[in-house]
Amino acid sequence: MNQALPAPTPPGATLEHLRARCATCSMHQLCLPMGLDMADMDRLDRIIGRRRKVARGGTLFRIGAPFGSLYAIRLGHFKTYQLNPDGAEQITGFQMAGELLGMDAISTDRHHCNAIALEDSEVCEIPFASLQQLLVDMPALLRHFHRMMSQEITREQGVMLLLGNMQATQRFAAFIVNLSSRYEARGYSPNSFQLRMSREEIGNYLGLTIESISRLLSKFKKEGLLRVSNREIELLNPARLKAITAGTQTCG
Amino acid sequence: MNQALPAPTPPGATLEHLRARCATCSMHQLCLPMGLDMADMDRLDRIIGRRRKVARGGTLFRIGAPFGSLYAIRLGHFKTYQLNPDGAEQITGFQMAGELLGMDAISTDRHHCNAIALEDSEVCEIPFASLQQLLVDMPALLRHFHRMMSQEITREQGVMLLLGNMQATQRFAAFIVNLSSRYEARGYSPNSFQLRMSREEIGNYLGLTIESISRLLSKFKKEGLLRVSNREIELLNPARLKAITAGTQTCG
DNA sequence: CGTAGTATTGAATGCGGTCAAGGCTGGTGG
DNA sequence: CCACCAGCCTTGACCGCATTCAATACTACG
Repeated sequence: MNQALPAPTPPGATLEHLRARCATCSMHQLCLPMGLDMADMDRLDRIIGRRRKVARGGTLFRIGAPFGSLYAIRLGHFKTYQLNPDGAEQITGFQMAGELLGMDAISTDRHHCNAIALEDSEVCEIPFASLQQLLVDMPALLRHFHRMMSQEITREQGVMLLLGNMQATQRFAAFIVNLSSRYEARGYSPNSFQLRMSREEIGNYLGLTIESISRLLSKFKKEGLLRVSNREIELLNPARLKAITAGTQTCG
Repeated sequence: MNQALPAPTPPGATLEHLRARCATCSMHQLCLPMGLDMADMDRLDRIIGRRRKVARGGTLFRIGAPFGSLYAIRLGHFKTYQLNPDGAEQITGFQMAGELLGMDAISTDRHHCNAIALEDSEVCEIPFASLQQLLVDMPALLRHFHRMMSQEITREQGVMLLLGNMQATQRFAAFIVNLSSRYEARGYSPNSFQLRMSREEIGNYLGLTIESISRLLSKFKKEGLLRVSNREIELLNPARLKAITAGTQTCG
């Protein structure tokens, strides 16, 4: 937990901030501080409550819990899900480093979904009251915050398209391609990565059953589109996967 | 188009503003000016570019068009839809008076969906650049704007739940109940209203076919849940409809 | 090595889609 | 007034995709 030999601390920065500052975070070009100068980034750093660790399977927030903060993922992966009145889960998204959690809670001051870590993860807690004050002073931050909320709206519209209009094969291809591009944006290989979620979670998200996902994986494997080993995925023909996503015929 | 006898114009207000101001708009308790005092409402009024009429079937904005303004619906109904790469439509929402259109465009400065009037409608054009300046000065407006964006996120999550988790009967019941509550919030009867959209549009939105919608309407009619005449709908057993929405068994 | 959770595969079923025919409604024009 | 037409809706019969049910295999972990 504690460093044996703390590095010299520049004025105004606590040890905590030294360990994890926006400026030194690899996600700062995707996350909330995008486009801020050093001074503004520093101001943002100072309102961040704490860097919180969430163990695999741990809960970041729960439906109905009072809303106080947004959370920027520093490291790891999360899922968010809603509950049907009858208790069934619907996963509404898988979030990765650089993405913001909790924006759906602003409307009612209560969280509307559960957020669970898919692996050991770390988030930056951003108290919303403090953020609001900062937004007034920092037009660039205001603008980017609005972009991030808007992006979430757009993302969800894409899922609606997927769930409302696409066949199983198309949905699954779109899912893989989406993950691929997000890893690419983060500097990882777009063609080789690990699924952080179970088959069941993928199926739930895509409105399909676990068996369907399993069959689709086998099918794509057989067609030479993917190499699959447990949760390790390799895209052997990304262009073709994109074509399937786009609705081009899946056979041949 | 023009009034024969213009009323006396108070200082700072144009004729246009006189005819349609936030303060006198029946939607101001739901719309962007919610909770503003008269002075602030007036400032908001002054940035509103114009009140624009859109005829039934007319386009408010198109996918790819540059984003300049948000639109508050003053009167009428709209649908928004996305396009599959293969050209298929997916309706992502039906919007009514007091709701805000165009928030998905903030992220990329381009619209991500088409917005079409379902009947002769009127919107208030809110130039986004001007709105941003106002947000800095008016904390209440900033807060409510964030609430409205957040609400849109929450709404879409609800649709994801519907599309990903519910059966046809449940989806359709949820759709009717949702409309009902929105009309109620606007002071209209929750149990008797007109559908502004075709069966085909309902089906598209719910991820079902027009035939399924027709069959579901007949089924609900037969079960004494609805009275239906063309697009006129009467809810005869709202409680039961809500129960179906909640996943309670649909038979018996 | 045993167990629990997770994933794969096969066979049968059923919900909602597809295809097809016909009805209703509202508008237009003879 | 009625005839006609186009768009929208309803209903029926059949079909197919994804689910359900069931059995088995794999993997991680003690």
